[in-house]
Amino acid sequence: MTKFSDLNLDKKVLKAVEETGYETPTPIQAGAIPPALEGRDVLGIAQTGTGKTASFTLPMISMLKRGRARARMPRSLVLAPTRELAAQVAENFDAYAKHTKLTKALLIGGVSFKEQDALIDRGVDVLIATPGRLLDHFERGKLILSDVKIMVIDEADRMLDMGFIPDIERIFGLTPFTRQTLFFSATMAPEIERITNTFLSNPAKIEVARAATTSENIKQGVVMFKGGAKNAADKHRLLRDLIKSEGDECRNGIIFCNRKIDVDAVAKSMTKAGLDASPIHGDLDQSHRMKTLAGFRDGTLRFLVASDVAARGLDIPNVSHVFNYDVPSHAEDYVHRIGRTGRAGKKGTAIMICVPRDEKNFDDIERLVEMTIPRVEMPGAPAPKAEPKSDEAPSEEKPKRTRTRGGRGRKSDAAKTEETAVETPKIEDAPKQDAPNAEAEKADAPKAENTRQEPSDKPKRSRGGRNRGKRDNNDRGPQIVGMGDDAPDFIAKSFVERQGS
DNA sequence: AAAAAAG
Repeated sequence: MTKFSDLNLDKKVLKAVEETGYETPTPIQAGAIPPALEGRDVLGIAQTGTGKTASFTLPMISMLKRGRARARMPRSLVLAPTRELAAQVAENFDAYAKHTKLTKALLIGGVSFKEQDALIDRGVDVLIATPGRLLDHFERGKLILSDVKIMVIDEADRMLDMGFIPDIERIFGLTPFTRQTLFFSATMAPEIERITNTFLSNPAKIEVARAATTSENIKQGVVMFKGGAKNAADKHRLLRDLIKSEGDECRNGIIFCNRKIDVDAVAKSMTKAGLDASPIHGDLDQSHRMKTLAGFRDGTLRFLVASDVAARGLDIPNVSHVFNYDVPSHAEDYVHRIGRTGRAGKKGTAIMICVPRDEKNFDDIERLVEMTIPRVEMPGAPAPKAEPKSDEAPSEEKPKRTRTRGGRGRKSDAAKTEETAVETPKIEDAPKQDAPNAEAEKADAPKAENTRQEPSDKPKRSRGGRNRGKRDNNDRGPQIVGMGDDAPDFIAKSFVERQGS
């Protein structure tokens, strides 16, 4: 079994890692760190929750340790799609760079330029940014990117969703050809592939996917709510009843709504009913967002009512419950949302409210997660539990979601990642891994039984899901790895195709 | 019919 100490990381980095208590790298870490340390480009295909962040911060810190930044000329650059994710990377960097003298700056929107300017002027080793604010600084002539040695793109597919790709291309163009690029995406849509073909050179490709689309630690439920969509008060009350019916088990929770308006309304109704809740969405000012999130993290706030700002990537340990006030309209978002609970091997509960007009989206979700989400009877009657199945079957025996571990040829993660770490520039031959899901998060116990050798018989393109609608019902073969096949249709399309549809 | 990010 590979240990962090086998990875050739700088001693001071290793020390910081040890202090966090982690010993065993996750598959993405074991796969990405060695080639990154050799100076190679890395293409990491991994979801959030696989330990991705450390897979680039650790080698970066190791490599940057020598040398010092000049004024306005950062030596490395990390781009993330949302402010919160950028901030999270910055925290991760702080944790692992604490025994080094490296400096960093976090450049995100919604906060004043002044402090950011001062840091840049002083010279930083690591710049962590959202694309808009970075370009803003650049255009004001405050930033020179010609000394960037390492550039990281995190959550590239989300950047694509958010229309950041032109900005990303532009930023690539501002950095030197000779830079090393570490590029991470959950899926390889054609547009993403085009970017990587253009800007990466002979990358080591590491692919890691979740073992199951949703963690087995998460107990799921749905309430089919027939109440009128016109009357928000009914739905608010239903939500509160659901929370109540969970009793003490519900220590805290995130309530996801599809619209910012509803985020505010739900938060208000909860507060009014005496529940400790605060809203978070993109219209709230940044310092407020940060404060709310911090409060939720440290337990002073019990309920976070959120838009999809908070759906992806955010690592908040110890979230006992996720409530989907609305059915998300992209099935993939469901997985991201409920993945905020059941993290790091802990148990979690995810309950969703589905109204009649959401049923189509709901069907998509059930198809994506490949299970029937247990129906929760309307509360009012006390505490119908969220998972009828639990009496008969202990949670480790849910056959439907374990297809990825069905194969022969199981290998230990260590063996597997070694293969991955060697030269794998050729896409088709890159071995794939099924990652442990939530547990992998904390780098403590990658599960060998989740690892499986993938025969490379499947044409690359079919993973993009172009034909997904037709194929879904009858071709859910075991080749599916991670969300490649489950990506929403549009993700697989080029911009031109999207305009056509 | 939405959210996010630059203002």
